[in-house]
Amino acid sequence: MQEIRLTPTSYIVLGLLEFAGESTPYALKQLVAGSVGYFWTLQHAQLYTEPERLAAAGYVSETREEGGRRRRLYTITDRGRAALEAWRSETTTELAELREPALLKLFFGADPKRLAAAQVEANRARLVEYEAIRDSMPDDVPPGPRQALEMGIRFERAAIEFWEDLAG
Amino acid sequence: MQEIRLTPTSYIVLGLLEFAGESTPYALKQLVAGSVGYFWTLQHAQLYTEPERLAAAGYVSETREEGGRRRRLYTITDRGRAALEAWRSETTTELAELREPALLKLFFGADPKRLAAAQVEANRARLVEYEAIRDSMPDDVPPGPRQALEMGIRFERAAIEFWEDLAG
DNA sequence: CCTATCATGTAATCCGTTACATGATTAT
DNA sequence: ATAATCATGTAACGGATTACATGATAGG
Repeated sequence: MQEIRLTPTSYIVLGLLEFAGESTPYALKQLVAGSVGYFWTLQHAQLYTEPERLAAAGYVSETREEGGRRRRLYTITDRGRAALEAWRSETTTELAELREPALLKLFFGADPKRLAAAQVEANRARLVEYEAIRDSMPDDVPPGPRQALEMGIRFERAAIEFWEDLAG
Repeated sequence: MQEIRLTPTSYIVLGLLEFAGESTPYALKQLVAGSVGYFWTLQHAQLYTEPERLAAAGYVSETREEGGRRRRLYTITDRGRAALEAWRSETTTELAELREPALLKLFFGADPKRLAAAQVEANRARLVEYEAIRDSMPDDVPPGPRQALEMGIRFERAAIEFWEDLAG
């Protein structure tokens, strides 16, 4: 059994497997795209390699479909559940980094008006998306994703205001 | 002359060299720590390796101190200036990712109250820092950093509100 | 003088990105 | 049938992180 370091990517995979049960990498990709991907994007390749890493260390188990495409199926193990729970119950004081390309350009002297115009538009579109998701969210969605979405909405509002003010 | 891909890290180094003139990696580290590092952190090792990469591709030039510690000194070249300017004048519609560890935990079911308590505190402390920086900023600081700081302040306010609401 | 801490780097590792490839489905 | 898109992976590369190491400077 190999030792690996668990990264945010690891916890995303573990969390999704816990939520959705046995899944293929492609199913995970779909899940990510409609949820956590809005604030933490992953390359699709990572959803193939990360479960493999996790399997090598016993956090998930891998089986293959009999016949057909013999796709890989992953399930979270007790060890995986324990690791996820430990991570979840540890509070963190780490702060978000505003790693926004536009903000970096602004910092280094880009023309605020031009930047702002593009950013206002992009952020507004994102806000509309978020509100649509919120308004059509099935009742059985757990509170975590709802709350995260709420944060996304607030962030978008703040960003829109900021860039609007810059646009003058 | 080697071809390299310019990353955000590259532009940070170029931007700082443009602003500060000839600098050692350590000086860059100090600069980052007091400015752009608040929303885009870098490992100190990167401030040694990145200028080297940039030098190999002609974006900066490298000299060594005569005698003493023979430290490396980097200066932005015309090529570097041009690349920086091209990057700066291209608008982007890319959006920030809210890659916040606490938000990820929340998403995957962590206890909101416990998380929120820690986050409120951390974000408040950060806000105080930002306000102190703003209030003691020398007059010769260009608008870019000022505006980026303003975004930081607004983000902190939104984050504090969000986590306070969660804390109930 | 001793010992923290600051300053300055190098090396190894590894995760994440990018590129490449091909098999299955669906639409026209 | 054919083209387009969806689905499913693998491989290579490179930037970022981590760990290691040592030389200078300042404080006690």
